[in-house]
Amino acid sequence: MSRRERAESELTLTERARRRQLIEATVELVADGGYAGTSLARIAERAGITKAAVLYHFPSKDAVVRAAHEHVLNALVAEVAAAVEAAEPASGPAAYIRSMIGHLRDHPRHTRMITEAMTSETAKHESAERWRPLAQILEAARPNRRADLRTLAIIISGGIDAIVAEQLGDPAYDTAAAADQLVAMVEAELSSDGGSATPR
Amino acid sequence: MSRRERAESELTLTERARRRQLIEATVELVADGGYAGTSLARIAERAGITKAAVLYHFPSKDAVVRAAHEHVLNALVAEVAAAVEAAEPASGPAAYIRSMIGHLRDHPRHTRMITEAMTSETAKHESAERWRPLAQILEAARPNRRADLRTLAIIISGGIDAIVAEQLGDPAYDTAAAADQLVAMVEAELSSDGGSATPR
DNA sequence: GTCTATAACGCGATAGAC
DNA sequence: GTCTATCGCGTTATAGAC
Repeated sequence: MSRRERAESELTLTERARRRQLIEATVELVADGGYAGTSLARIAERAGITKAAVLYHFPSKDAVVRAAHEHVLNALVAEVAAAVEAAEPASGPAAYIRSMIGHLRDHPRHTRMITEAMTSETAKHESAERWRPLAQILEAARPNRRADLRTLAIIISGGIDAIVAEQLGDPAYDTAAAADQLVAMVEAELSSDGGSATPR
Repeated sequence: MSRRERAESELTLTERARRRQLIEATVELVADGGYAGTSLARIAERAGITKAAVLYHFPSKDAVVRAAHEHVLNALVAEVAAAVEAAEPASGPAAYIRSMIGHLRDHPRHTRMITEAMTSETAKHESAERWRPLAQILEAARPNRRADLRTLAIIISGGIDAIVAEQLGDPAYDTAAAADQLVAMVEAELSSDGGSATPR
């Protein structure tokens, strides 16, 4: 197998540093230029090296962008998972919502990178199943609930995205208050008996 | 002024037909190729003419894409506005949610086009204020409510987007039931006294 | 191990024939 | 009014010098 596939622990310190540097440059470029506006030349320029040098450390431009995407995504899920695990099951949904909104508010460039990746060509068909972990957290908070937790999780995820997007366009927008409002709606929904509110 | 800026009523019938044809081709290409994957050559190919001919009818590629975007957006707001105006004020939010989800479900290519346009470079800073019409509908449904209707409108919009996106990835997903669940959550929130649920 | 030079291609847009 | 031919630029990726 090629050296590109070795475990990270086997990489030299200088190569790990280079990769980190390239990933950070890529995150910034994608954040305020979009995926399409991010070229090898600009990545190389920002990192202070040449295009060919970039392609020495990564096999292709797509690989650089993919690595950058994984980097920011890992940071997000690590923080949210820690917050949820530190909370009681009943307040798991609130911890999920508040920590995710907080993380995205604190790292706006990561946010742009993540949303860009979701729309992009490369990761077109992987987006599914994002709702599943949240549905499990909801289930743990309310084991006996009958209503559709998948749809509830989808609505919550969409609400979080929209709140964060609004803050991206209007930095004065109070995401903490918005998070509280979303938490209140979710807890009210979880307290209802679910389903009987929408007889068909 | 150039002929490009004449009113649509002054265009010849053949030119109007050509523009329609080009817009339809562009909607399809953007829908399943993304903005970046849509080139003048492909638009021309799908319409059966040449690149130069496309640029005769529109001043630039961006103008074609912008026209296509406006086309699908106008269709959406026309249907939603009609549904909301046909409903009692109290059921305005429900009409908004159901008609928008229904329209996007019925026109998946329009959906992709709209989401693509929101992310794209061209329309970067125009996205704001989307929540405002919905906030007015919410206000009309519940004039005395104290809580933050802007945030509620943002959450609803995000929920709608997420439901539609889920259906895009999983055609078996029941958007009508999801719409019902979202409507129930919103009506419950509007019935509460708003704000007292999240004392700070 | 890293860089220079360049290949090979697709892009949007234009000039000018017809 | 529509087409052919082409320009000039930016792109990813590679070959080979050092």
